Amino acid sequence: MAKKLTKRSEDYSKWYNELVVKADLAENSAVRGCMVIKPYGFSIWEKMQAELDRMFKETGHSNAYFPLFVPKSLFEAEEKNAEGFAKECAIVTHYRLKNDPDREGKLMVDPNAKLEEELVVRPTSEAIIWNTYKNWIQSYRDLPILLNQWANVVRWEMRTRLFLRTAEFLWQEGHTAHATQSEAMEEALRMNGVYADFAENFMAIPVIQGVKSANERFAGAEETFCIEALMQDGKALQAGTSHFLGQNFAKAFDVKFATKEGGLEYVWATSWGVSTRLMGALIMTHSDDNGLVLPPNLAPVQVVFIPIYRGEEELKSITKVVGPMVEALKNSGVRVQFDDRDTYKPGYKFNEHELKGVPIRIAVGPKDIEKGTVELARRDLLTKEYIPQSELVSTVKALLEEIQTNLMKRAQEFRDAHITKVDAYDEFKELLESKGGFLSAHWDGTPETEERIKKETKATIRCIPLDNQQELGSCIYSGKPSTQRVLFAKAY
RNA sequence: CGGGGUGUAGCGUAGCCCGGUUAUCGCGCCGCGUUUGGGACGCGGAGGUCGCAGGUUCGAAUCCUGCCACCCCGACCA
Repeated sequence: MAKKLTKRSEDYSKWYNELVVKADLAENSAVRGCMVIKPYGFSIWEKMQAELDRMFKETGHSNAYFPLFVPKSLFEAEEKNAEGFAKECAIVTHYRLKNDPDREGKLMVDPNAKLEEELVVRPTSEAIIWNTYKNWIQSYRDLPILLNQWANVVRWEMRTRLFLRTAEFLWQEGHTAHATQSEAMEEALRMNGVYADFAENFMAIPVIQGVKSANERFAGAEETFCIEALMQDGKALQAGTSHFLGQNFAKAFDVKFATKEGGLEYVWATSWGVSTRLMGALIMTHSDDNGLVLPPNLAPVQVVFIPIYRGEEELKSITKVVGPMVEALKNSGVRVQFDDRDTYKPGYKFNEHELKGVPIRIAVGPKDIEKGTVELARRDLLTKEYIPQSELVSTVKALLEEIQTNLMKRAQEFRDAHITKVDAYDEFKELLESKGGFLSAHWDGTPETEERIKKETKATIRCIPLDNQQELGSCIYSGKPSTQRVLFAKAY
């Protein structure tokens, strides 16, 4: 942790990776494509979980848990009604090991322990959950079912990246069942809104709520809503999705209910999820070359105290002053840490806490004791000021709010400055390379055009914003008539 | 799965083309001392199957063959 981070301009990817590792968030594991989330990184995830969980409960949802293993046949049922699911996944074929008779000390898969039917490690839980819902739903009185699951899922991604695309990742997945189409559609939109609220107000990540084009839509969905964020390198990141599944899964798993009127109808469904990928979004939205920058709402430690001292006696007298300040802040709901480790010097601690993104740092030394002040530094602006100890609590509380607001404002200004209206394909291509960001352009609405643009430029339609204005124009690629602009970008 | 690259201490690396003492350096780690308001310094020390297996050779980190792993670019991405 002693070296400076690589300058972002040199290689954004490298900068990102170094930051993740040096800030003690996570690292690549020995297991292919998987990462180890370290205690500090996990404490951030826990904060996110707690807030999301609160929001889900507030909107009437409960938590439940379903099996990690999904019998292969359940995917076959699903495939009939919704083709095009990715086939890359982990598959359990055997249930026992044995000692290898030919190689001392080695184990082998026992060929006699082959499973009748293979089990797929869940890449997502629609199949197993709808197979279960079938048994739970008979009547309109059983609806709606509003469940959420906190779980790990596995997708055998060809190429992985810390937090953004790992073979195994942590997420929550909501799975709801409804009696009517409109109710399910409302739910899908509501949860997309919850995600937007969470991203913007908790994580200070500005997002655009939108709907996916057919190409980018989840294979089993009728409509996929999403929140799209913009990273500091000008690439877009899908930060969360909410699917209106129509009756696809109900049909695949034969889930019907008796209506009030005595009819028999298929159930309407939604599913929605956000994952540890949001931590990647967090890092790439706010961080700088000094390390992570955490919005106060999310920071496991909001304020860190660092004593400046020579010798034990001086530390004792500083502790006497700092102790009550720590208590006062804790009592007013601030998450505080007093870093009195005597194994590191102040300069080292300054850098370490900066690297970890602690919003406010307070240094207290002999001069402060003498003058009744503390040195207060804010992570977002990297500025320092001296304030009277008597005003500490009120100053800190106000400052935490200000930092939260400022981070959001800063990210939003950057994002807004990187949404560009484009009407010519040459300009479109040029802007993708030079400026990046979202390009707002007319599109003829066909998957073919989207596909060609993707092939030629690597840009995809990130979403059609929910609050999009209707506007007549002609497709940037085909010249055919269009009624609205959509957002293109290169994406992670 | 195609195209390119890399494997040397916990991390980052030199050495390899052109084989030859005890495998280089930095960070980190351990000990002692001095230090402590922005990543301390000095001295001492520990730490290595040179990715794995085989071959050539008096002698292999270095040359040859096979294998494995990882990275980058594509493809892929619920």
